[in-house]
Amino acid sequence: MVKEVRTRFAPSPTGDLHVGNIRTALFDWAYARHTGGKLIFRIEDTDRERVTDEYINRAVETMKWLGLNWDEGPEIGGPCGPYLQSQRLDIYKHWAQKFLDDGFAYKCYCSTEELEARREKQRELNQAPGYDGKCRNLSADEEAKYVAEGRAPVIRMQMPAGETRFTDLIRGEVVFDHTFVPDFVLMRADGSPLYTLAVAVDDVLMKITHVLRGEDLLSSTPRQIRVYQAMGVAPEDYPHFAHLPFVMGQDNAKLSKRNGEVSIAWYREEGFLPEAICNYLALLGWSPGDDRENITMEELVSLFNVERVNSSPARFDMKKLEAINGDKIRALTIDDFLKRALPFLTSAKIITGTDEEIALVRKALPIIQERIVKLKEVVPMLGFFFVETVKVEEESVAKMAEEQALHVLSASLSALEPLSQWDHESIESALRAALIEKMGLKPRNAFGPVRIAVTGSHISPPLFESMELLGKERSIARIKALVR
RNA sequence: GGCCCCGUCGUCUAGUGGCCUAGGACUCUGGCUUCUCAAGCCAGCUACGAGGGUUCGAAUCCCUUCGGGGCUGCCA
Repeated sequence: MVKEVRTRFAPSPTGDLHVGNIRTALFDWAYARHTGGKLIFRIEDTDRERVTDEYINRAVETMKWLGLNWDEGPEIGGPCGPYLQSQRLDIYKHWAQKFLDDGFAYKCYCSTEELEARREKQRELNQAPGYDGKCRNLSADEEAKYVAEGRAPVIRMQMPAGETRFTDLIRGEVVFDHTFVPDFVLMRADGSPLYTLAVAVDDVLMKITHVLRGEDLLSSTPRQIRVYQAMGVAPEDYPHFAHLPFVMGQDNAKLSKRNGEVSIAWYREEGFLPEAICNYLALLGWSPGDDRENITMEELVSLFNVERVNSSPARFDMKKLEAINGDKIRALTIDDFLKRALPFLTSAKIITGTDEEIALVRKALPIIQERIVKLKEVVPMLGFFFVETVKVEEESVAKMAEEQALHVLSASLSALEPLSQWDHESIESALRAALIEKMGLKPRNAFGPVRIAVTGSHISPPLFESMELLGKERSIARIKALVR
């Protein structure tokens, strides 16, 4: 009987979820779904100074937006709750006390200043800095003396001599000699737990089978394993560890605010599709093994496995994300595209959202679908449909001043005004006849001025389709406006 | 400094001893197409960090070295 896989995503939301968080969440999610297991969403908010309810809510929203659903956690609860560490403080206290009673941990009365001074000395002597074990075996007298001095003790875990050996699913066997794993603090004097205690206790209590997390936590793994041992967990019941490689910024350092955009909220505002973000992030450190790159969430679920995750860090490449996003946009149905584009148009105040506006947008979307890479671009692309008069952009003004441009515009007017049929085929043949056949112009020189007059820019969606959608009256008015 | 992790085109990657004169994707360059811009199509540039082994044969195995990163907290 194989145990059901239980992975967890356990961020400490001290800000908006960022790219690195989400890559981890995505892998946790994909692995749980791939194996038919469960994803547990836990909030590590033991540091309530930095983690706020607002950030927690935003994290929950971001996960939902991305489509990374969880089986236990905020909003839905579950049998191993609560899923906010700030609501589990009694649990951590219980275990810390038990470790004390069982002799795995001890009270440490050293002050921060004393520790710092001794660490400094260790560094000078070129020794490995770390707790020196001073309070390991305090006599009752010594302890009474410290208490009398008003010192409040932290609870510190004792690392026995020896080594910790475990198999990382991505990196293979890893060994840490305890010489380099000093005794560590489990609980502050005020009774608040530290990460190392809380994370290990919760992973055990929540029956986590697979811990997928960033490689920065690799060297803290021996400490967690020590907590499992103290809790009496059998080695075969330890969770499996898989330390994911970092996502790096442009400067070869871990991606951060300084070297790239990190906040997922920013990507959403720019008009990246959640499935594009997930698709791209999945490719950062993982590959399906063949040449496939454009994959759906369903394919990700069926193909994902931890063994295929790379061990080396990957640099975040905005250009590639954009390329994937463009592919995903082009693959959207018009109704889906419309649903996703509308919020950008309304929040940019291009439209207010009337039925007529939406109907026009819907008709215009097909001609811009393959021209945009981010949803946000619908704003500049469609703007000209929704203004009374276009303002000719700076760089196009000079072109329109040329004499030939004026000839083109008046010839266009004469050709267009008599049209009884106003569709792009009629518009195109009328203009071709007048400008190209009669005047002998090259297409780009012929249609350029008309494009600028109608859309305000020398770059626009296809001209004839645009004019059709704009309507005869408004198209002609715009050309006239520039002829005078 | 110590410990740990990592090292294939500019970037993400495929590659687990012969199928590799190293494949794909993004980027970039050139071309085709073309009403602009895109999209699409074609072509091109560019990589096994270095040095030693092992082997008939190494990107793949071993050693050394160099480089990058993480940790070394009463942060997570």
